Amino acid sequence: MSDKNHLYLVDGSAYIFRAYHRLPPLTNPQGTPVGAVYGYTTMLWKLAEDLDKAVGPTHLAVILDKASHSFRNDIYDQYKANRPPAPEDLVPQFPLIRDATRAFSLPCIEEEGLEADDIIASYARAAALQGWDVTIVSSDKDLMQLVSEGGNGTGAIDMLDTMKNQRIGREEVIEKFGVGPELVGDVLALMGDSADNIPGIFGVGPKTATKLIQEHGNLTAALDSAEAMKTSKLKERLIEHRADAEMSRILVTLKEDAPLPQPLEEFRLDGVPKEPLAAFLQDHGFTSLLRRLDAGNGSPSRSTDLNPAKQDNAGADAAPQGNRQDMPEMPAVDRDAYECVQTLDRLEHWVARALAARLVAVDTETSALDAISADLVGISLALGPNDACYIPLAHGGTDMFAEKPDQVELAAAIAALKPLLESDAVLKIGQNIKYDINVLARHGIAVAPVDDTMIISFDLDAGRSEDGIGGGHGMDELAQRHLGHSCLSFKDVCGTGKKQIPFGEVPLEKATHYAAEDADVTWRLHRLLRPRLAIEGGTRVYEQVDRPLIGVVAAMEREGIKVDRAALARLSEQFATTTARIETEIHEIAGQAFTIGSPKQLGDILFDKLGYKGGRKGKSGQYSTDQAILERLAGEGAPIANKVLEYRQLTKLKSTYTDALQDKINRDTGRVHTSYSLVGAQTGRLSSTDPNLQNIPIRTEIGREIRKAFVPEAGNVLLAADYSQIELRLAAHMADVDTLKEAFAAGEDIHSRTAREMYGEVTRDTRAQAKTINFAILYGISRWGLAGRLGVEADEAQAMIDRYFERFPGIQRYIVHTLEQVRERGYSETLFGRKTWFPRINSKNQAERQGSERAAINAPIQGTSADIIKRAMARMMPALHDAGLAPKDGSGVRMLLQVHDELVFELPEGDVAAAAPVIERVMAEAALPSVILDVPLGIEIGTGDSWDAAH
DNA sequence: AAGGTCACG
DNA sequence: GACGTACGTGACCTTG
Repeated sequence: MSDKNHLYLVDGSAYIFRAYHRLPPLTNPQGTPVGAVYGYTTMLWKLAEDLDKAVGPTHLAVILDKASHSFRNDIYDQYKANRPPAPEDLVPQFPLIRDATRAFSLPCIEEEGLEADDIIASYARAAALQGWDVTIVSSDKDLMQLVSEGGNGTGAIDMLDTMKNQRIGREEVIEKFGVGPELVGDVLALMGDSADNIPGIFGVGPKTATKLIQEHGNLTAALDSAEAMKTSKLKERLIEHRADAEMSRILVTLKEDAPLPQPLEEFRLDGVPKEPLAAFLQDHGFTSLLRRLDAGNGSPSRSTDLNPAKQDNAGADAAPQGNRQDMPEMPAVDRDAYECVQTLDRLEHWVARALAARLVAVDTETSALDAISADLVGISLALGPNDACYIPLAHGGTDMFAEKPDQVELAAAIAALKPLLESDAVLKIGQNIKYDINVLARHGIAVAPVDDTMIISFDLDAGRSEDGIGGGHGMDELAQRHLGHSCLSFKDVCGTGKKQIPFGEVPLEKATHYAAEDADVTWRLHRLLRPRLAIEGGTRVYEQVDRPLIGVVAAMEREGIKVDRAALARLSEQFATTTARIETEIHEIAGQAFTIGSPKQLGDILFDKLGYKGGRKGKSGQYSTDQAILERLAGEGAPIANKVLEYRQLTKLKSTYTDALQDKINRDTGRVHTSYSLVGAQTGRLSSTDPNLQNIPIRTEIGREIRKAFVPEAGNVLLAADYSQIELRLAAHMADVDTLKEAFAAGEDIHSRTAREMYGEVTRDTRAQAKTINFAILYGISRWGLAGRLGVEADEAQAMIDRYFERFPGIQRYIVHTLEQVRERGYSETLFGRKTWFPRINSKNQAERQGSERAAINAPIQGTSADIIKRAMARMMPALHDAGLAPKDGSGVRMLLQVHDELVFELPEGDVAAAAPVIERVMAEAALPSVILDVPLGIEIGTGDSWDAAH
């Protein structure tokens, strides 16, 4: 058993061509031909099965051709020029090759301008130089040049022809070419290659080529020898076509020093998780493979035995045989294996074991859902599968005289756990650990460092879901998807509705089953998901963007923001009076009382009773009465329309803001604490709930009254810092539009500049139109959509779109390129590597497909903007601290809110002058050094005695 | 629980 | 020939 690394490089493109011709024309349930894909899938399966054998891979990557131009075309324009187009029923299988590779959770490498052979050569050399053995899974004769026996610290390189199940080493190469690998290129240069349209010497085939190279030792010597030959056809041809041979020599030379798009280390094989493989097999009707996967022991590698599903004897027959014992087995969840920790002694024992393990899954149980006000009821820990415990701390209800179960005293438990949860040397894993961080922070514990399975899942699989359902990142879903396990649900334990009991009243045995299972499952999910980050290229966004944010956002939630209750109450009062009056007026006009808030009733009144025109809409058959319709009616002189609009605005403001916000003021802190979701938006944006502080009114005068109620504490001010036009700036950079980049560099008003480019002059009207079009571009444009917004005909809107693309051609290129990439790979990517998946991008349903296309155009821009502000947030408090503005006691500058492109701070009035430049710098430089933008990031900062005044 | 509406970036 | 037309969210109301 060797511990030597062994890299497998799979030549995916070559394989599929051969599989296509060898296999019957199967189709999947959707009717797509999948014969070649099936062949490819079985090959990967076989490779994965070899995982544990001495010759099996420790690292593996699939290399694909990017069907286009390579440097060889620059040398020889006829290179591969005689290739017939791929067969019609093979074409749709190309993208499926990527899907199949991803289904196996394997890395997939392709690079513009490089052929698969060159990438393979570069990786093979790099790995061999590090002493790794390399196997190239291909039978391409060009690649035989790479075969080497290694030695002297260099690894060996061989090839594997999986179709013939044959290994190709030096001997096999000599058998085929008559010369060693180092001379294969010379032979190929003479014989040429009709498939790649490499000329070689006309009339010289393998036999002659081999003979010439054997005799003369290399190509140049062979060509030089021609002069001395006796007259023959061969002599003539060698002399006449010498240049062809020399060019061919260059064409067959593999580029071995190409930059490696992904480091070798990231190719480490950590086993094949059951999902997404099972879903893929299911989709394509590969039922026999699916059965083998479900059978567990027929799974493609030992590590699939990690899935406890349906394995009653998994522990028995899945004994480790391979060379990677660091991979623990994962038996089925056994709730009876959990311990209920009821003495300090046992607790200390668990803490000691966790310190030694350096990795512990943590979960807290509380009396309510809101982390800021909920009380701690218990804590569970997991150190491995079924190796978990629950530490009850406040069970037995609130009745002081009732008999309570034995529990470790809260303060003693906190004291025992604190060194563990704060230890730099122990990674704490949680599912949404921000929640636990906040709960424990109230007990004086600063949990760090952490990993979060929910966020890891998000960074891997955002947007990915079969049919739009089950794409979430909640623990029950993840357990189901990745472990095939159904967790005890909260409902099972606490009941529902009126009969629901607080967790603290759940009997200990049941509570232990539930709570420890959560920690156990979290530990298992981490074991499965964390390695995928490296394999699938998610490390960057996780480590550089999302993970650093967890503690930062937790702190913002704890900080909260002060809201002036009296001001809100006054507004509520005022809105109530006004709406009552308007309600009466509307009823008068309608000639009857009705529920204005009911779109159904309102529609009937407007369009049936009062006879205004306006069509039905939607499947519900109901009249639409939204703002746009009402504004149209108002324009046509319907007095009721404006009143309904005003009624709607005021009831909205009252119910959603002035009433609701008062209830959200925390009775202990006197402030409002929102909860941010780090996985809320598919694009990578945060979302805010309970209350949502990202949609506080600002656009209307009356709405801004609500913003005035967000205030600083005495002696402080609020500071709001906005990125100005960040999405348009990013579009200019990403689509490489010189005109727009110049405009931003010069600090121009971007909508005016757009108007000037498009219409030649800037007026209020043209600027407004240009602004609409600029946004339309960011959102994925359609002529009808734009027409609707601008109130023009679709033709005219199309003309404007054409004009826009003409003036900013980079934009069209960006759109086309983005869509191509998403169709091919299934996901879009931000500048920081955040993926968003679009499973419906190739849907046959037009509306569905076009919807995905629009979202896919927007996602890289919106997502990059989200990445940037997240990086700014992660760096903000350290930078302020370094500037002496944020002492550890929390007395200086505090970051309170994030609203997508805006950060809100509260700070002592006297700190503004010093803090503003620091905040501005951190925000402006947030992309650096990872990404260097062609446009400056503009920041606008304001301060005041309310959130409104800070704008 | 779903649909309609509307608040924000 | 119909489809259904701008991206991303969350909260509230009414209705079934």
